[in-house]
Amino acid sequence: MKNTDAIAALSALANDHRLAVFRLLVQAGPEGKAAGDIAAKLDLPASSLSFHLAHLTRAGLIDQRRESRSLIYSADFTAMNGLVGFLTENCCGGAACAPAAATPGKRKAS
Amino acid sequence: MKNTDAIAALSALANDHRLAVFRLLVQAGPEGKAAGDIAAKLDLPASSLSFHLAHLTRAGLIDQRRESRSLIYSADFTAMNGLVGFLTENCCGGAACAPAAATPGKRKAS
DNA sequence: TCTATGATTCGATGATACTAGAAATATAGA
DNA sequence: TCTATATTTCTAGTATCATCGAATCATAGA
Repeated sequence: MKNTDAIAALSALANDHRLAVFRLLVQAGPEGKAAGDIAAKLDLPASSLSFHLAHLTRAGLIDQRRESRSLIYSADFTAMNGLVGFLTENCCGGAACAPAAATPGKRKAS
Repeated sequence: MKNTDAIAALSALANDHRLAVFRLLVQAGPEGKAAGDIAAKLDLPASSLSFHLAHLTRAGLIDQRRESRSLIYSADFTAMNGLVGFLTENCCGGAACAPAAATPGKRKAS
C-alpha cells in the first residue's frame, strides 16, 4: 500500500457517517447491502449517503455492484487489511511486534 | 473504543504529515523521538509539526514526556491496536474472521 | 413508451482544517 | 540573572469538506 492510498483510506474513514457505513458493511460481510438499506439503517438522506459511498469507493474501501435497480455495496477486506498492515508496518523497528490481518471467511451456518 | 475515539484517531491519521509522524514513532518503538528530531527528519517547520503533534496527542495516538529541554513523543500502541480492533470488529457478522493485534515487544539486540 | 423506483450528480452554503511566521513559554547552564 | 535552546501558542490567510434539496440518470414492468 502506498502512502497516498493510506491517506485516502484514512480520510475516508475519518467521518462519523462513513465510519458507520464501513463498519456496517464489514459486519454485513461479502454479501453487502443495498444503498437504500444503508440509508434506512443509518437514517441518512439519499444524496448525503451517496456522497459518502462515493468517497469510500474512491478510497478503495468498498466495492459496488448492481443488482437490478439496486446498487449493492460491500467492504473490500483486502483494502482493510492492507490499511491495518500499513499502520503497524515495521512496528518497533521490526522486533517482536507481529501484526496480523483478518480475512472475510465464509459465514457460519446457524 | 468508542465511536468518537475512533473518529478522532482516524482523522488524526488522515493527513500526510501526521501519518508520517505516527509511522515514524511506531517504528521508533517505545523509546520515542524528540520533536526536534522529528521536525528534522520530516523537514517540517517547528510550528507546523507542533500543530500535528498536538493533534495526534489529543487523539490519544501518541504520548509525550519531557526529557530536559526536549519533549519526547512515542506511539501509543494500545490505542493503535484498539483502533485496528474497532475497524475489524464483528467482521462478517462474527464468523471465521479473527483479527489480531500487535504489541510493542522489546527490541531485538543486534 | 409510460410510470415508478432506486440511486447519483449538481449547486450553494456553512463549517472545519492546514500552514507557517512571530511571539511566548519552559528548561538548562554560565 | 542572563542567554541559548527546544518547543508551543497565537494569528490570519487559504483551502478543503459536509450537507441536502432539486434535478437527473438507470432499470424494470405494464
